[in-house]
Amino acid sequence: MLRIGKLTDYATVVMAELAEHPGECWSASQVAEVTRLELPTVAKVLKTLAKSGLIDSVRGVNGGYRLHDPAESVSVAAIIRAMEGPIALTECALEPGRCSREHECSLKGNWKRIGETVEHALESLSLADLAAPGNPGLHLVTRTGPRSAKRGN
Amino acid sequence: MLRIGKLTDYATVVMAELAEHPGECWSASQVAEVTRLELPTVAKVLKTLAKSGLIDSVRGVNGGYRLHDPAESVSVAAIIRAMEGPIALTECALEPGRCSREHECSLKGNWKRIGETVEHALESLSLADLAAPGNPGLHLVTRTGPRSAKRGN
DNA sequence: TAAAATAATACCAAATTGGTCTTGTTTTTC
DNA sequence: GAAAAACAAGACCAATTTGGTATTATTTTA
Repeated sequence: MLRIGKLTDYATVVMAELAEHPGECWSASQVAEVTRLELPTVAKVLKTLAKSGLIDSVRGVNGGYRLHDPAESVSVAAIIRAMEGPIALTECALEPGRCSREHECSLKGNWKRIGETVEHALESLSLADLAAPGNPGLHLVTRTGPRSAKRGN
Repeated sequence: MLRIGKLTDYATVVMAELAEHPGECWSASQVAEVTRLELPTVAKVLKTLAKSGLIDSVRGVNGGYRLHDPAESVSVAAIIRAMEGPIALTECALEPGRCSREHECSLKGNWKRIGETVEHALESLSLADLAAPGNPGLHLVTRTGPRSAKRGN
């Protein structure tokens, strides 16, 4: 079924939640409560997202996390990449030397191209599309979206 | 990394091998030898592919497997579906009731749409594209391709 | 300076997946 | 017509990956 990890799924939920409150700082506890996910799980997801730069982490008493970019500018592909690394469907498509039968495989570069096709499709979907419930049409990712930072708390 | 199962990867290798000999009947042993894959693994893959109708199985002494449709008519998506079931990235996109937090999830139908986007991308790639080593341009899947059945052996 | 709140790290358990073996069926030859 | 050989089909077992949890370290404010 071509699955992604559950943590990646959770990541989109968390990101969508943060996207609904642009600029505001939300602690892991708050996010866990509103998303009905377990706190440690949310913390792990937030950590990974922060490490990749998709969200900013603020330590201290009133710290938490907030989106680094507006929801319209972050693609679904970026979220998946943050959680699972480079988008590829097979090992051989990631980097040479991973597959033992690399030289005797007839469809070497083709899987790489397939992965790129999928990635391109995911690149065209934005976080704003996910966050908006039941929106009829999907927007394209815009790299020029307004930085709607209210600088919360 | 958005991975597919190894068996699915092997399935494409096996299908590509069969595609190079249209109409011919190849036993599991023969396929295993030429693909350098383990015989039981190949047998398992062939069984699954046959059950889905992508290949035909012929029992008996000189039996084996052969492609049911010409390579140009079978899409990568079809192979993935045969090995992994319906193409979806999350459980909730498969069918209602799978996810416990379905009613409280804000991005219910969106994952379904994402899966469809990916599937559409995979649908446009044919087995002939995989089989052809290093071909520069990818062909689209044609449902009207010539049934190049030589009826082998 | 101390306490409280939060992020980061490391560890453990469970589920899925990949691989192997055994059994059953068909066909051909004697 | 019977027996043997070849092949497909199904069931079982082990390993890797993934998800979840607990603990530790750091920062900030009172």
